[in-house]
Amino acid sequence: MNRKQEVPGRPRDPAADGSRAAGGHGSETAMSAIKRTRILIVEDEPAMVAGLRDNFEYEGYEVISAHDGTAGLERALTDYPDLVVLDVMMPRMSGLDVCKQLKAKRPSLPVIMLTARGQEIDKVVGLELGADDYVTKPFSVRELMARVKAVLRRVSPPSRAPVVYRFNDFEVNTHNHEVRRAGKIIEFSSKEFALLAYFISHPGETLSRDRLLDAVWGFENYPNTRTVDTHIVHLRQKLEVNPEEPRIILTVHGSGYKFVG
Amino acid sequence: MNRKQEVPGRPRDPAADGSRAAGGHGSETAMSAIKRTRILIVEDEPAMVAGLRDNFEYEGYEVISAHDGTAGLERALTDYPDLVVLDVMMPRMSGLDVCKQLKAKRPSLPVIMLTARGQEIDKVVGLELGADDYVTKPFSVRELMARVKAVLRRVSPPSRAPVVYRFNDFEVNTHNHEVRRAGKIIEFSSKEFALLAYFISHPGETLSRDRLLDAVWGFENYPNTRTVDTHIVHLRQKLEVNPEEPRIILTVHGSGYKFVG
DNA sequence: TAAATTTTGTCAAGCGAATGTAAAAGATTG
DNA sequence: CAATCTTTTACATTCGCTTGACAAAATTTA
Repeated sequence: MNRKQEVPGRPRDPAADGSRAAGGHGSETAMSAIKRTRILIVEDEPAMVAGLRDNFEYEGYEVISAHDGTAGLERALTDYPDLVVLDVMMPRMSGLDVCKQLKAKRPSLPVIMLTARGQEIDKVVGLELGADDYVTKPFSVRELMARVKAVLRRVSPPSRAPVVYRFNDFEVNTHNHEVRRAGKIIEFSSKEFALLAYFISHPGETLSRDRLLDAVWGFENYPNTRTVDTHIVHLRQKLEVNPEEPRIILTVHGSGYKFVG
Repeated sequence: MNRKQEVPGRPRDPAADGSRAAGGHGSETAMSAIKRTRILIVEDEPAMVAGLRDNFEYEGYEVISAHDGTAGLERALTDYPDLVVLDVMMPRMSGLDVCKQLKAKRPSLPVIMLTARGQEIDKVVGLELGADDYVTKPFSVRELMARVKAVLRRVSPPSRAPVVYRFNDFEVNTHNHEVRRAGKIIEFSSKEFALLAYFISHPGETLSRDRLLDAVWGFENYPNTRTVDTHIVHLRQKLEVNPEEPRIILTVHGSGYKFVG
């Protein structure tokens, strides 16, 4: 059984295509690449990974990778890629499962699946799995690249979700996971940061503990709702001037918590 | 062949977790749970059914069950559950068939499948079967519970459209439960807000205390009618310019109260 | 009209549930 | 192993809802 694929070599037209080489995908002309578009490749064939990495990096993307499903899911959730290229057939966890779980936790993160011809393609882009596009192996790198760009264009119209949020004298950088108060770094654990990030991206909205658990913790390990409260305490200790009189993360008695910028 | 699964025991945190225990799934603020959310469990293992029943009932759901496919399909169609948990492997009729027929007749009824790992998961959530989610055995009850809640939340979004009522210089947002007077937020407890919302949606109408209790308090906990009066006091303190001379919520002696925009 | 009766306004406990918080226990990482 | 992060547990505290009491107002009755 030959699972080996035609491993893509370097691009054929190294010099030619200047316009694309710049930042990540297009539409970033004014501000010079503050943040490059980050692609996560989840694929168990090292040669395939290497080939894709070459090509994507050549095109100006930042590339991170994982070699099996569980690792891929983890990186997707912790390293904030802008798009995931996901092989269907992989050890440890099927790409289908990864895709589904990913879409449950980060619905907006675009996913492109790599499937073998004859695999059940309709399922892949089906409703629940929610992949944004797919490419059947063996594929040309050009095709994959084109689809990646198309999906990115479609998914994030001109400007994508902000990388740096600001409120009061805080600066929260979802790219490198740094939080600064008046320029000075404040340390957050990963859960704390994830929770904070979710609050920030839903300002003014009252978020129930259940919803926070869904969004930040996911479904597999679903802790006690009081766990949320504990983390709130920690956030407040780091964010609030006076943690006993919160002004940033408010409690809505009987409902949950609310972030107010 | 060991089809036995880890049968879920009672919840670990009997006392602690209050917020989740309440009625069905969340988002019932206005009229407190008149009807509990009903879950149908279709599963042939009695021990599994018992375990799940325990847990779901503990969380405030109503549980009905069926022990094979045909019975499950019948109950699903006749007993109006809000969600179905459906085992794939069952006597008489496969869960896949049940799901398919169910979705044909009640497309909006959410279904979560219980599958063994390695079963054709992609089929399950695929287009034609149309299950809303799945959990692979052996699963933790917490995960199933989390997915149930998530599906219910997803299926019945808490009326996404922000409905804003205005009167005088007030602005009442039933989406995020905010009340503003001239732009400034005024805090309302959940009961107070529910009561206000009911008044607002029945302007000019004289509402008896009994009717208010029915609508706002629901039938389960039916307090003294004087409780209404107390809440009226609170509303007036927050709404009226001069609470002793109400102009927004008027008393109709012998009948009840009346909201005048 | 005055008195009697009913209805409503209002307030201050009391109670149970929700939350704040610290510390123990468990899990993870290096 | 220690060090750190996460989750659970336990207890204190706060909060909102309800109730009962009494005063004030409205209505009815005499």
